[in-house]
Amino acid sequence: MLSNTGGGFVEEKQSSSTEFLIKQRAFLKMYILTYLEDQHWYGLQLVEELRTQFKPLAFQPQHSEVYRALYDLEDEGYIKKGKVKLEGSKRAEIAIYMIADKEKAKAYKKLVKADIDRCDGLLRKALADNYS
Amino acid sequence: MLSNTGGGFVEEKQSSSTEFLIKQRAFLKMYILTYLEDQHWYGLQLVEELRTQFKPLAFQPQHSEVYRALYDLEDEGYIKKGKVKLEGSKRAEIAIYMIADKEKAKAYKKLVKADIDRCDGLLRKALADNYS
DNA sequence: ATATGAACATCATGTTCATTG
DNA sequence: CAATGAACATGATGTTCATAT
Repeated sequence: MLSNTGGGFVEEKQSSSTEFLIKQRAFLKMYILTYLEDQHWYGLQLVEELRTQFKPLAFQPQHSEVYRALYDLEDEGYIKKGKVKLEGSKRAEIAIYMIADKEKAKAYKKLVKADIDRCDGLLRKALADNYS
Repeated sequence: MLSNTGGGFVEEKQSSSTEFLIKQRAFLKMYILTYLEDQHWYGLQLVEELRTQFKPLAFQPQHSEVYRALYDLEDEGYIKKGKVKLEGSKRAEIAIYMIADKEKAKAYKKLVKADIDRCDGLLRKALADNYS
């Protein structure tokens, strides 16, 4: 279910129109899709990059949540998984991900953007209303 | 516990530094404190006003969550409760709230502002990173 | 140790129920 | 019905455990 009649919501499971801010899951899915646009990535690599990116903003996503975002994206047909042997690694193979449906990915990101804009509106209204 | 060593977090119960966006509870507490600066309010009145304010942004807080925010603020000593008879109401009395400790309230709002600024940073970074 | 994945635990909330005028 | 409050239910996410290099 990609579309939604109400506001700028993205995720599937929520009540009519009570949502506050965007969910971490949707936020991570958006970032993962962007990363995969340029190259292949594997799970922990994404975890590390995201943590590095958000460290200055005191947000350190957990590995489990990043993996869940990946499974979601795969289940929903946005990305696909490949197996790859890493040179010089004792590990036989790791899971690398790539975009499966470029248009679909773009559409999802568009929905997320709408929700982020909405959230930004909430925060800016809060700043104006409470700290003027 | 008002202070926090880590980032710009506000609420008490969370792990070291993994928080994503600000919690609805803290957000509502900030708004309630601002409303109470000017006049007395009672519970449902706050619910209705908040819903009106946020309707354009597709956020409709539940009455239970607003009440929980009020109980929190009272428990933590920011506000106090009075009982008042409403003219023309069949109901004997309702609970009205007012600021209990002006300085403390100001300090709390300052913490919330820091967290909102941090969240705003996350959203703006996301817009820059994913929709450039 | 790295990498993936699942299982379990908990918090933040939403939904529903109860009570009193 | 308005108002408050509590109870219950669920969802989103964090923490821990398991397995295989």
